[in-house]
Amino acid sequence: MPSAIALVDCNNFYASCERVFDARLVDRPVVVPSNNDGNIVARSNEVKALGIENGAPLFKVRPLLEAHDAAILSSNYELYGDMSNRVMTVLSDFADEIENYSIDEAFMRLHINPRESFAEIGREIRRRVLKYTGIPVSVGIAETKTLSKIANHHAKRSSKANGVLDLARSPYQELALSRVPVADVWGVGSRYAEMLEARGIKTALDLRNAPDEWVRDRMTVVGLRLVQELRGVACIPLEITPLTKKLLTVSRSFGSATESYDELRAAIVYYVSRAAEKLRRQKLAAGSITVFIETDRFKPEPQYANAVTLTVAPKSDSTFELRDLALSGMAKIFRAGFRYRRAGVTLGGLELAERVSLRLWENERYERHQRLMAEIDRLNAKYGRDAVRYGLFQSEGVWRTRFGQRSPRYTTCWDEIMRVV
DNA sequence: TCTGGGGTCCTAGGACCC
DNA sequence: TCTGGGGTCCTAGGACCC
Repeated sequence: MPSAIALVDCNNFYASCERVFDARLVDRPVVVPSNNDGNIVARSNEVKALGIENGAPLFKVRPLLEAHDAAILSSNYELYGDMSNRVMTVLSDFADEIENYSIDEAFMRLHINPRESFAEIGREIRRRVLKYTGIPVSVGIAETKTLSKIANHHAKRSSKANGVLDLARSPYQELALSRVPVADVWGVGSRYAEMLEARGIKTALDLRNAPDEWVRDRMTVVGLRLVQELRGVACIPLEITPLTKKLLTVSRSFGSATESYDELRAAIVYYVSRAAEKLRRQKLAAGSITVFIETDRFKPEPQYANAVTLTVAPKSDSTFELRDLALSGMAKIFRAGFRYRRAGVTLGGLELAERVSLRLWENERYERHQRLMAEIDRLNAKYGRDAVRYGLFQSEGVWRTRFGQRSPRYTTCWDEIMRVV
């Protein structure tokens, strides 16, 4: 039975999520900025047509957006995460081997019998995801993950493709590669693109034809794998079972800068609380914790940034233990007299909690922690985040991220469910 | 006035061990 | 003048992704 790799990618995902719940947005340009309404992270096609780049600072493009009556909606990650799960659920009907690659993309291995075509299956995927979730997707199909990315690139842009393109064993593969700028190849970032273009390698096809040795020397084995993939030799496997994460970070820019030690402590406690919740949800324990604080690098004022990593021994998922360590780290790196704009914590040395739990059964204090935190997690899930808190952070502080124009959390928050009047 | 947040992998170099 | 060899582990920095 022939098989191929499909990349299913949601079109303008965040903007599409917003449109599912607000039909008035359908013909308007829509952008979603990052936290603090900082940079553009999602654009509808109308916005792309205005020449606004992804990552553009909102304040710079706001006048242009307003001139075109654009909707500017602060990011609503609860809504997007929930919509993502719905899309992935529909996709799981089409394949056993699926890699949920990002919030809006999945790789999957498709199998067909000789009378079917991959393109037909691709069209059925598209039709069904749209029907059940309201989200439009594009489907690219080819022999390898990197080639399926290329196929998807064309599926999105070509009006003839209608959202689905099968390049597997296709006579048009070279043509398709020749029409993708090397900078748009998956795995080629701005640094490599600059280097490659300077040496006359301008398209995906040029890169595919570059000599192995040359590529290895300049782009390490990562580049070599990429070139092999462009040649149809699969080197990047589907990662079907989500591998255990290695790091878990929670960090934010503040709503406004602060010099206050207490404010920073409050922010750190908040971030640790979030990180420890995630840890427990994934049934992990952490072996190290890194705390970092930074001033605003865009401001012409005294700059300071520092980080400290502490060992968590034994490994723990306790908010209390992690909080105490984080605060002792903060005390080490804090310097008075700077205006801090960002802080965060990273948990490392992650391991399944059950594997480190031996020690814990002997530790009565820890068991009490466990029960208390499970109850706090339950209450917060039921009554909203921070219904119960871990002390030491005010619910409002200058460090709090601003959400100017967030849309309702239609699908995950009872108070914000859609009303029909 | 205003510039995100969360990840991964690879390499080189230093510390340390026998 | 000469200054082991081989291995592991850790970290920082650089590249990338969405």
